Amino acid sequence: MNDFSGPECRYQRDLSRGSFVPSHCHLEFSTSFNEGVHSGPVQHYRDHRALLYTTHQDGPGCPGVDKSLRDDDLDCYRFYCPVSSDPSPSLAQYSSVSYPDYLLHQAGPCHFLSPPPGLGKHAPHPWTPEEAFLCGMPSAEMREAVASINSEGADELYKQACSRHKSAGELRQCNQLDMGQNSSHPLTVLMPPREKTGEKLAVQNGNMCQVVCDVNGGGQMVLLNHCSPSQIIHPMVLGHSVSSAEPPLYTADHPHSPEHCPLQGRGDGPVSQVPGGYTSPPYLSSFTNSNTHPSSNLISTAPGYTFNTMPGPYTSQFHQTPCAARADTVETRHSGAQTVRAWERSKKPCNCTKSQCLKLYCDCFANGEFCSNCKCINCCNNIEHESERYRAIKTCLERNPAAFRPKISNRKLGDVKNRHTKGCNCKRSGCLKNYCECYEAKIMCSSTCKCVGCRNYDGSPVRQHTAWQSPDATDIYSTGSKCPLSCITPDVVEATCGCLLAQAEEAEREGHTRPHAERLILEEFGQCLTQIVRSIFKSTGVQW
DNA sequence: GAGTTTGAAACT
DNA sequence: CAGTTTCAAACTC
Repeated sequence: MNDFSGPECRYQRDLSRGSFVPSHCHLEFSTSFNEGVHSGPVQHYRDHRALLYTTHQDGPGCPGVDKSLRDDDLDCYRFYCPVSSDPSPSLAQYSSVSYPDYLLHQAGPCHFLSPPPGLGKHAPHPWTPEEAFLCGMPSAEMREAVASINSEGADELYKQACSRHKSAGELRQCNQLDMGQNSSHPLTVLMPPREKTGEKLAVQNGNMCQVVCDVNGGGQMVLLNHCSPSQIIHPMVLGHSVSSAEPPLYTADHPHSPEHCPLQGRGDGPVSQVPGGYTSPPYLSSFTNSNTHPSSNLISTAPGYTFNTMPGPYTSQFHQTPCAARADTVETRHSGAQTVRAWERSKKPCNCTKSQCLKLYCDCFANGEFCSNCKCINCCNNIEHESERYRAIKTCLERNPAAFRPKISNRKLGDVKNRHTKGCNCKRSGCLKNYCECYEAKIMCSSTCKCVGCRNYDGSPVRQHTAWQSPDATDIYSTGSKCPLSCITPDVVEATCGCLLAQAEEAEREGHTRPHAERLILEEFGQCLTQIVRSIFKSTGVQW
């Protein structure tokens, strides 16, 4: 495994798991949120919810990602850090839950601030059930989430933290977070003085304990349950409130000011942009009710505490990668109104007439967006039809739990480039028109595809004229026929392997020498290849 | 802008 | 799971 160091910890890249794992003790996994946090998005590393959060300046490929940590296996998750100035305690909660659960079990004023990368069909990684983040969960959900934490190690951690801080005379019990009227275990947060930023603290909830990081010294907290297999994250805001309607957007003038944290979500303008360019689908806002302010797209999750429900800069599932969306996001740093305009400009309006924009036919719906400036008829993909929308989402997920996952990803083991997760099924377009989802996504067809007459493959003489032609493509298939790769399906590979194994077993049974056995296996492999190639020519009408 | 083509989604 | 229908986007004229 490859090691690399984080701000406060060391991580190991576990290639076998395609993820980063902490190589130190549990206490070391969470990074502090220093002042610099405000200038970049929070990065959440896949498979390690709550394990690693860090922020980065712009890096290659994906803005906001540090060069040293940039990796295709990473997901750029986006946090809003609601900041307020009211000294009364306010609370925002994020939780890691499954997306279907997240969609289906919302009952209160919730706002989905960190879109699953999968919501955009072309997000770099597929959505996995554990990676949604909730913000503004009602107390009941917070309670439930916290109640799910059970850790012996956390208790010890709590004791250690208490001992350390008490001995230093630093600990102060700053707040008792409201865990709901029925909560028998109010969540007590123990935190050091503000100036001691980045401290890991302990939170005791009844008999349970979680690690807490002071996000930026301004009272923003992240609650981490480091011991549970299902890490739970609860960024919280303490000692602040929303007092100004002015959107606290990140600006070049105040790149490091907490008041301009790009992660925060308050004010009257959409604050969805981050350098990473991820959108903030308004799924949860569709489940909001009493605390929602449709006119301003805000959701109040606690007194004096609001979130913005406005979808972020549109990241088309088929027209724009999150990173490519940056031009828009840069443009949107100035005001909420401008943000709306920039986003609406980039958002592609739908024209649905019969689906009420509640089926996956509708790109807005499929992208997790409300319809906005669309030309659709009888649209129900809006806040006014939240119940219908809720049912539609539920139906979609029941039919296909992966319905809202990205169609394009490179998450498959060994994949370097993106690929269509399901593959296309084109028959007449040659996969060279936008009818083809692969072509539209500017990726080549792969073995996953079931297309007929495909010309969208690396080396296709036709595809070489496309603007997104990869520079390393070579014309190795001069027939212009179906992509050979698309014929080598997993079944074909399996069958081939089976033949080779059978040949090896037969050679062993017959007592052949090793060189001879290898030769037999190679001959068998040659026959398999011959059949495959013959099949390719046959399927494309080329004479053998 | 109307009509056609296309392939994914939805349905049976 | 396969075949059919529905749907909306892409495309053509």
